[in-house]
Amino acid sequence: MSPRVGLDDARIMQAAASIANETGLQSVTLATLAKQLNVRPPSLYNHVNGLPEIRNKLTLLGLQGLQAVMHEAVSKQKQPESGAIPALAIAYAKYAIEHPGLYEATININAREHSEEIQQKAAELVDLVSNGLRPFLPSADEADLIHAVRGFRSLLHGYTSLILSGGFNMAVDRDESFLYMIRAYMAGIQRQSVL
Amino acid sequence: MSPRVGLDDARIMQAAASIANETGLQSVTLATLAKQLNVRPPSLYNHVNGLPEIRNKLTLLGLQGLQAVMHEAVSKQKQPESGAIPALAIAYAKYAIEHPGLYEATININAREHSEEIQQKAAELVDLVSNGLRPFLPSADEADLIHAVRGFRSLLHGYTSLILSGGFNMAVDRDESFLYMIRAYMAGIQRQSVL
DNA sequence: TAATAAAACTAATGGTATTAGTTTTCTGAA
DNA sequence: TTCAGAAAACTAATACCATTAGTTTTATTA
Repeated sequence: MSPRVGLDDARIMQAAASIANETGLQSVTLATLAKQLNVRPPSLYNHVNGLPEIRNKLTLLGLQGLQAVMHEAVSKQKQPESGAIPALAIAYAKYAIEHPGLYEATININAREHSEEIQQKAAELVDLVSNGLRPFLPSADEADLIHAVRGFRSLLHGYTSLILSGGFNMAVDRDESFLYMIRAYMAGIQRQSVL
Repeated sequence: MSPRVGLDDARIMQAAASIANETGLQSVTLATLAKQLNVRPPSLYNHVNGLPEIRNKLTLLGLQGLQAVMHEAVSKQKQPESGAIPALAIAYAKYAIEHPGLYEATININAREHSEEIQQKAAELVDLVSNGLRPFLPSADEADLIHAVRGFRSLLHGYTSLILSGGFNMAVDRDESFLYMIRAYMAGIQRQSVL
């Protein structure tokens, strides 16, 4: 009655990510997970500490994925100073929309107790944006750079989050709106830093 | 055994809103609601159709509240064309941060079946922003105006959502960041519409 | 005042997560 | 090669959730 399916942490998290992306983060439960892995729910406790731990690990997976595609995006840029920001923005939105469950996990850091690893990855993401923005705002002080990073992040998260919630349904191309807002924001911060 | 507490739809939704704002939308359950109202969970079904209906009503309450403060914000403006947008932005963020549970309900429109009323309120919100933005972009065509509205909404939702998720913790004033990003975005869209 | 409708209740069902305790299976050391 | 212990599955049980069915109490109103 226990043919030892060969479960392990990695396979569990892979299944969790797949469920999250396909049917939503809220439907990652021990029940759905166990069913997909052909196992009874309590068996999962041999490999994982419970649902909260699974959620935390999904957060980390999402941050890692996001960081990876954004890192790749800046690496591939030929002219580092000009195109880094749009490349970062496109990579961010693409990843979020293609991995809605992991992206949602990325945001829903329940305020309390992120692990060290999660803090670390989140900081790397901020640095990536910060470094991309800096050459654009040569005369900006540290506070203004932080303002600019926060605004950029707000724009990226707001756009993707609204798309994922089913927003922006009017008959106007969403991708064009995205490029429009990124261009506008960049033009705006550049102008502000000159003033 | 049933002293008839005097429950009704309005009192239930008031309790639901209070729980949502104080301990999070996810902790609005029939159990917490019944406990707060000194009633057993099944009694709630005499007034309300179940948890999904309560969630829908919270969405509507949130949209109504948001629309009300934004409407008030534009009404109070002396110079209609200049300051409407910052006033709308500030009203939006203030409401969202002061009513986190209702605001969350506002966004989490689970894609499927919003009621007519919800659709209506959501459209009124878009109009409010659209009308605020139009005098700013006199030479913009309809598509560009929609792009601009979407960007503005992305910025507002992204900022508030990240704040409510516990983000933006560095030692730089969040309100200043908010004003910075609004100013930058407005300067940017104005410049784009001229080009 | 008696009948009816409304609002509360209890009890039961089926779904969750989690814990405890048990059985099976694999592995590594004698 | 065997067998003892660890690991991984299991069953059973607890506690909590939403919801439904059926019952009792309360209020209204004819």
